Amino acid sequence: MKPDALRGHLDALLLATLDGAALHGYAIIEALQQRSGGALDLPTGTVYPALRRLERGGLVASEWATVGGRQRRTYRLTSAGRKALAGERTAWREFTTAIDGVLGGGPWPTPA
Amino acid sequence: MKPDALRGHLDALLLATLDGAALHGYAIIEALQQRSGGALDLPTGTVYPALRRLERGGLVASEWATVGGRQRRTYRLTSAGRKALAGERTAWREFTTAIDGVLGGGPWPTPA
DNA sequence: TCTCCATATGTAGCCGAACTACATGTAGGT
DNA sequence: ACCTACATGTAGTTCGGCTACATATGGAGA
Repeated sequence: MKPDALRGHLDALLLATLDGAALHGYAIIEALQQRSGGALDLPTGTVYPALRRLERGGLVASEWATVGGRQRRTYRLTSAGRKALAGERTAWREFTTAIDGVLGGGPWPTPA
Repeated sequence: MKPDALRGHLDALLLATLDGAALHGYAIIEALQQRSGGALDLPTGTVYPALRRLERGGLVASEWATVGGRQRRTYRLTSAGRKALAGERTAWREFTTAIDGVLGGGPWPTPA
């Protein structure tokens, strides 16, 4: 997977991962690996800043917890985040429809 | 459509547009509008440099032509470009499969 | 014990592709 | 004369994801 492919779609991935369950950053990375069938292996330097950005935007909220002596910052969707996720899903559908329309299934016939 | 969404997928779009027909830049932009159902309206500042980049990479080749007093640089796929297009189509399928796997159809059930 | 790995979070700085804005010129319609 | 469509192109900005690094705990194994 070329690195730039995710540009503009990362927010949707993070929001979707938090849909239905609050997770901490490291667990989000693992969840993305699993749900993508191993295709997505995001570095921490990508995920953690993105989560802070989403928090600044009010789409997620976080709380600290200590589990087994380890510090965890657990993120959950806010109501604004849920709305944003719905928008992201729609945008994703429109985006893939547009690209699929161009990529089609092969060469286009020369118009008669 | 948020601007960054195209990141990393533009090459595939351009190559696919040239698959089966040689076109000049302006016509490529119009073809992308049509085939995407109006969703893609790429500025010339995006398309022309991208075509030059593809030409530098040997994926397309161009020839000048004069049509109705207007200069046109017509691009066509090279054999390397055809191979690259096949790769791009595969990458696109893998990419959408990965993202769809994460976005799913809604909230994920808590594992029992 | 010491080392290594998995777990867990985070920052600084770079890279580069797509965008904005601009510049240039022809043809045709009003 | 003016505007729009056609047609190509460059300069510079933007900014999000990446690389690389820094930090710290717990557990397994040599």
